[in-house]
Amino acid sequence: MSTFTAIADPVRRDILALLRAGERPAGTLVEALALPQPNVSKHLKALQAAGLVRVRVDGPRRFYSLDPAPLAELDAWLAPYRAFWSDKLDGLGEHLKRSD
Amino acid sequence: MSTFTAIADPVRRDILALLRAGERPAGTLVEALALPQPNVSKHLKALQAAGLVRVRVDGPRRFYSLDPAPLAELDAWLAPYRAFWSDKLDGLGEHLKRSD
DNA sequence: AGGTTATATTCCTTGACAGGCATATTCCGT
DNA sequence: ACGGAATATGCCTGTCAAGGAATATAACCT
Repeated sequence: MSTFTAIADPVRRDILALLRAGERPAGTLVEALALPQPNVSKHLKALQAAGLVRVRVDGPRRFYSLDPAPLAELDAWLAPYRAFWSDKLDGLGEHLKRSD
Repeated sequence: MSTFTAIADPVRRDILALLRAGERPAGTLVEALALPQPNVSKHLKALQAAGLVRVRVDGPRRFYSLDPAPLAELDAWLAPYRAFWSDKLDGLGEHLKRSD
C-alpha cells in the first residue's frame, strides 16, 4: 500500500496524529480511537505495510511509533507544487491569474 | 472527495504533474497520458470536485489548470510531522531509534 | 441545418477496501 | 500446564471507485 493510499483513510490519519505524542501500545490507540480492536489492528497493519509505523515488541504488547520516512517522501512530492502558493508574491506565475 | 482521496490515484497525480507546466486543454492531457478520453474526463471531474483543478471554458474546449489551495492544506497537515525528520540533527527525538 | 471536433455522461463489470464479528495466536503469571 | 490479557487473523458483506465501451452534449464551421 502506497503512502498516498495509506493516509487517504481518516482513521489512519488519526492514528498517525496520536503517534506524534510518541510510542504507544496498540491498546491505548484502541481506547483513544474508540473503535473495535480488530479494526485498529488492521489499520496498524496497513500503516506498517506502508512503512509509516514501526513496531517494538515487548512481551505481549506491541508498541507502535511513527516512521516519518514516507511522510518525508510526501513532502518531497509536494515540493514542486509549493511554488504555486508561495510564488504568489513574485510575478513569475504565468499560470496564476492576475485578473483579480 | 477529499484531497487525500483525490491524490491517492496515480493517474490524478500524473494529471496534476502535467498541469504544473500551466493551463492545458483536456485533449492534450488525454494525449500525454495515453489513456481513453472518458477515463481522463472522469479523473478531471474528480480533481475538480476536490478543488485541485479549475476549468476555463473557451468555446468547445476546456482548459484545466492547477488550483494549489488543497495542496497548501496538505502542506499544513504535514507540518506537525515535519519535525520528525528535520529534528534528526537535534537530540530531542526520543521516538527515533538510533540503534542502527 | 448538418457534420465535425472536443469533451462529458451513462451503464456495466470488477476489484479493493473498510467494518463487524468470531476466533486464533502469543505471552505472561501462577 | 492453565488462565487471562493483549493483539492479530479470517471470513463475510456492503460499498465505493476505476476501467472499458458506447453514447450524449456542446460548440464551431460551412
